[in-house]
Amino acid sequence: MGVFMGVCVTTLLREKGFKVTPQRLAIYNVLAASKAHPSAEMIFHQLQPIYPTMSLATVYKTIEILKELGLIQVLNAGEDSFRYDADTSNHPHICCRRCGRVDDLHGVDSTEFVEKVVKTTPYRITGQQFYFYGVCPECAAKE
Amino acid sequence: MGVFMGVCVTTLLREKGFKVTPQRLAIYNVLAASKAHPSAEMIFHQLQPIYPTMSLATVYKTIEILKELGLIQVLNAGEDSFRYDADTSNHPHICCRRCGRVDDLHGVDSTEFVEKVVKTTPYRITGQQFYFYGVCPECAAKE
DNA sequence: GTGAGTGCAAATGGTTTGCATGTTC
DNA sequence: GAACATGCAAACCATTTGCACTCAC
Repeated sequence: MGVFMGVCVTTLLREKGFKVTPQRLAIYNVLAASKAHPSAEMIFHQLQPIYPTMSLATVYKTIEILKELGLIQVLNAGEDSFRYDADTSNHPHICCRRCGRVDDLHGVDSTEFVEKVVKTTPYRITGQQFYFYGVCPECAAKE
Repeated sequence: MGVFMGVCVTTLLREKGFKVTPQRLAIYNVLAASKAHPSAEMIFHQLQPIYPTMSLATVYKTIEILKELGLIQVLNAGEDSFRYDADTSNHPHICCRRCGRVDDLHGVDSTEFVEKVVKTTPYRITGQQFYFYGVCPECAAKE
């Protein structure tokens, strides 16, 4: 899987005229391997030990490219910073009000709800983002 | 309606120990009268002609209080700034990718969808926010 | 009159940009 | 070797904070 994805990113970057650099692959790999929807800062800190010279600016610039290539989606659950998800399938997210973690919400079908909206609104709809808020099991256990 | 709402805000502010100032009432009135989900900056500019001395800081501080009183809800459709809505009912929003306007989406029932999520997730859910993205009729007409 | 609110200006923090140096192809 | 990428530092911009002056009560 790692190898396959590596090839994909490499190919996609080259196709669009971007160069393939270790930093870009590393940043994508962090996102692809994580279920925590890391922010730029989180990616930066995770790569710090392996790429001590990497800068936050490079993380942001790379994220911009990955977004452009359609390899990641951007989340904003109402925090001060954006989070990123290499799973570009359209799934809802759930955010813990206590600890701030963001989890995926798979296996819940929203097509019926989306259909109703598409029929109702005068907008031409191109996408959607659903955020749920609450308390995660870990935080609930502490209370 | 304006008077009624004015009384409500006044009462609520006093009850919670906040003072009633012209600025606070003006800021709430802008939000209550608008369907555009204005940002702090937009509120500020709208009040500029009437309250030339008002500062952005006051807008932000007042928003904080209105939030605390449950009089407004905060939106974040993925832009760089937050937007605010005096309609605190739980309704989805739709955001135009072209012009950035944010509209309400009333009359679409989401309870079934929410129920499914509540049953599926280990989180204790306390709220949700649904954002749709697309092109508004005005922008579509221009294309 | 007192304590809270306003408004200015400065600080903060996430993100972006400019540019000299380093790397990919 | 040319063009593009990196990484530093400075810039940016939304939001927050500190504080002297003002106002609601």
